[in-house]
Order: sequence, then C-alpha cells, then structure tokens
Amino acid sequence: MPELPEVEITRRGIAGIAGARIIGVRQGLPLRWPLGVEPQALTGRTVRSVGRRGKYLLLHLDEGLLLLHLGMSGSLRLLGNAPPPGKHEHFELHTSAGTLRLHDARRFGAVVYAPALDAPPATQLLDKLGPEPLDDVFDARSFHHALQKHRAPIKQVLLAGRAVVGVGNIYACEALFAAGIHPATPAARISAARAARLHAAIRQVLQSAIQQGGSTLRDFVSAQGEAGHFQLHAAVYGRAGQPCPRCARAIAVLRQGQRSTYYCPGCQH
DNA sequence: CTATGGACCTGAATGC
DNA sequence: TGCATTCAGGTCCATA
Repeated sequence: MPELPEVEITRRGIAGIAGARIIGVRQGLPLRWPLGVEPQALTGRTVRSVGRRGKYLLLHLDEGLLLLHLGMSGSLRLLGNAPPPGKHEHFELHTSAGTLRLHDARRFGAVVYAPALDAPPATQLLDKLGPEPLDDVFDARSFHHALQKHRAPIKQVLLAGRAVVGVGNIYACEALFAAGIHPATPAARISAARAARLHAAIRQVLQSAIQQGGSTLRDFVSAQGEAGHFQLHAAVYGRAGQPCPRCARAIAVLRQGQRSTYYCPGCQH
C-alpha cells in the first residue's frame, strides 16, 4: 500500500515514540527479512527519533537503528493500551510510550536492525536510492539529467527509485497525468521542459497526498488508525473507463512490468 | 551497466 | 455453496 505519502503519514503518527524506552519485542510469522539481532538485545535501548528515507522508516536508537518497510499491505499503529495481537500482526515493539504494532497480511514488509546508518544491512537497503522528491536537492535540472540514463518507459523509471524515490504505482500514474506525459514514453526522450513539468507534478502530487492523509485502497491506516482519502481525488488511478476530469475521454489501462498503469489517452502524449 | 520476468504472500472480488 | 482465476500500495533476484 504504502508509497512515500503513506510512509510519511505513518512517520508523523509514530514520532511521539521518540524518547521511549524499549521494554520488549514480539515477532509473529517471518517477514521479508530476518530482524538481524536477538530481540532481547533491543530491550533497554531508547528510541531517539523517527526518520524516513524513501519508503523506509528509520527508528534511530541510542545504539543502532531499526529499518521498517511496509511492503504492499503493511501499516503501523502506535497503541496506548494494546489489545491482543491479531493473526496478521507480525512485529511489536513494546515501549514506555506504547506498543508499536505492524499489521502486514502479505508479509512483504520488513523490520531490520542495523548497527549504524553507514553499516550493512542499512547500506544495502538505502545506498542505491535516488533523491528525496521533497528535498531541495531534487531539482528539475538534475532530474532531467537522471532521466537521460534510462531508455525504459518513464512510468517504470519512476517506479525503479533511481531517478527519484517514494513514487509508487498510484502517484506515478497521477504525476504523469498532471504533467501530460504518456506513461510509455522512453525516459531518455523527455525534453528538459517536460522533465521540469514532471518534476513539479511529482512534488505537487506527493504533497497533496500527504495533506489528504495518503491513499487507502484496501487497508492502509495511519498510526492512529485513520484511513487516507487521496484516492477519492485521484484523476486516473483505479478509474479505467471513467471520464477524464480534464477532457472527459475514458481513462485507459496499460500493463507495464506486471503493474497496471492508468492514463488519459486524450491528455497524455 | 540496463531491462525484463518471476518470486515472495494473503485476501478480496469475480466468474463458472 | 465451492473452486479457480485475477488482481492488489513493493522490490529483490536471476537471467538476457
């Protein structure tokens, strides 16, 4: 579920865990990767701060850090008084500020310990990630330069996370619509002017989604349990056959790398 | 190096 | 009601 806006909403929702002491860890069924440390070794450590890099949440501890990824179906809750865990709740951090609980039916998500940001496995997970779309270092010129390196369709280049991170299937479709770019266009054939429009569209779409609390297609909820509602304002995603909000032509679907791409044949070239 | 298809896993929706 | 098929927010890995 989670793309950058959902992960950022989650980060803000659990930021209050900073300063809390870890009391214990409970693991359910295996997630994508093993934790990489004995759970009891975390007991007694303190959470210093909660950061984000791309779609990873970073729980910085007084010693080491936890990297959390929500995969396709994950969500995190911060619970003051936690009821017994359900069948899909596969990781829990009990702390003095409440229980941080991961719900992830498909288990594509992960919780991984690293001794430091510049040590494995953090380096393996984070080092190849592209620039943060909402940072100032992500500028139109360098984005256009990055696109020149890829002959693949722009939609798939956005999802690959090298030219920019955090853009998943929903927001790639929405940003390409906002920029008027056909999703099958080879990335390297996008002009500087159109790359600048796409750069602005990515930032605008992500920021708007954060303001809407993210998108809830099936089961995303914030750390406080609230659904997002960006999906109600999506122009193209999930709207095959419905009229384009700009030109009223029917929204079309395309299959790219086993993912559905929604776009308007009238507005995107 | 880039590009592509398969893999991981469960549940909901659809069609017969 | 049951059963098979398709699809869903991601991304790593093997193969060309």
